[in-house]
Amino acid sequence: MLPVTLPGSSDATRERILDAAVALFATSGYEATAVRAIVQRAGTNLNSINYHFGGKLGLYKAVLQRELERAASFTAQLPQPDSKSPVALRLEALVLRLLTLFVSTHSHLPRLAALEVVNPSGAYAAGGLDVHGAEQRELRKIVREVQGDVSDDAAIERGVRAVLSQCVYFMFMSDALQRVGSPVFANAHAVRELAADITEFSLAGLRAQASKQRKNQKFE
Amino acid sequence: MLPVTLPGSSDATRERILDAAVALFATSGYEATAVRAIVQRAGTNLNSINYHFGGKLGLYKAVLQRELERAASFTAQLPQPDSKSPVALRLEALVLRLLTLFVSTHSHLPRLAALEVVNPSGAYAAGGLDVHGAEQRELRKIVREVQGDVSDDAAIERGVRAVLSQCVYFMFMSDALQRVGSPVFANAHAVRELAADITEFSLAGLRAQASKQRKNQKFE
DNA sequence: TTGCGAAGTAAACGATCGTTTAGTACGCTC
DNA sequence: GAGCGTACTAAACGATCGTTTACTTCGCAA
Repeated sequence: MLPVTLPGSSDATRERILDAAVALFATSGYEATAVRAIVQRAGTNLNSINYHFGGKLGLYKAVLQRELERAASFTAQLPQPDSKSPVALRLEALVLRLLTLFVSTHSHLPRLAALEVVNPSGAYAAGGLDVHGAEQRELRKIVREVQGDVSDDAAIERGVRAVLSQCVYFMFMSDALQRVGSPVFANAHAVRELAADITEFSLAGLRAQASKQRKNQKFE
Repeated sequence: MLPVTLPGSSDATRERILDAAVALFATSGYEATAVRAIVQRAGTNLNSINYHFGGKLGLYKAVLQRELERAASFTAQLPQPDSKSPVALRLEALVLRLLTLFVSTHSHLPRLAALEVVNPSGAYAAGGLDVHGAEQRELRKIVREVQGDVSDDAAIERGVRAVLSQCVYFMFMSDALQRVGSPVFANAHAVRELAADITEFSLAGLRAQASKQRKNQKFE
């Protein structure tokens, strides 16, 4: 990704533009957001976006970059059990980390990511459905550990998908759920309870997948 | 929803427009699709959309309506075990039905629905995250049955969410997965295998949720 | 044969889009 | 204090959008 900051620029108005832009991009998406709406909200001139970011796309990339960095520094300070802890505990911590990434009330990243996955703008290279790489790798490790001896690549893939799908669900749906009045995650406690529930459900599911696999191998 | 068909109109060109429109709407979404692109693909005049559908929005509603009807008539002919069958079998049939709705290769409905959920156009009243009502109700019934005596509204909600999230995952992600080269569901067999796997996973998960609930009730 | 309404065509309209160009205000160095 | 580059402003440009208006074509009933 090319540098998104032009050599000399006033940090204050730059931040005002970014703050206005992230809210609007997260609400309506990249295409549907007008630069005139951004500068009006930011209280700056129409040309300020081109001046500070080189254009609308440059602003969008800067927004994504800032939001990614903020989310990373936020999840970094979440509890991370050491690798000798029981799997159940490590899975729960990971699920909580994923949920925090996907459902956070104070970050625009989940909305931006959902819009980007469903309707890629090209600002992300491939298609940007990367869950933060580290989390994905750790999930694979945990799944393999739970599945034990019958774990092969296909089995891991199935397990990862089952756990992951329960988490990303909220990335896509949390706004829609809120729209129809369904209970939303107001506080951190509700998110922790949800993480515990998904962990419970998934651990049992993963073990069932493994025992089914074990049974199938007997017949071969 | 208001009637989307104007009194007199040529069915042939109407269908040509609908065919062109559904493909473009499903690719780029409502806003990003230009009526000029639609009529070019349909081989009709620029004004034909306004003439036959009263405008772009009228065309979009007609597209949604036709796609919903097609999907309904397609899933209607899927196997539906009677209500005395074992839960496992009924759950698997339901999951297969949901997956067919969400991942179908030959329908544009999943894409349209995903775009509509993430970025509602207003063509759907509330927000349109309705899974086809009948499926949702049957899922609740099955979940209650598996959870048994400890089932209350909150528990049912958790169970429904866990199962449903694994299915809608593909509604949002199947295009993105295909984009990065991940295995897609080429044939009906692969979808059936996936349904079996989700069922296996979920049954164990639901039972684990219930037994946890049972344990908690003891301590109260 | 005339009249009429439906189907289809061509051109233009007004609005909005992102971007460009030209110009101003100001702080700094030489 | 002259020169210069940075931050900001105002106005206009060209393109594209959905829609509207005016017109032609054609089948069919009176």
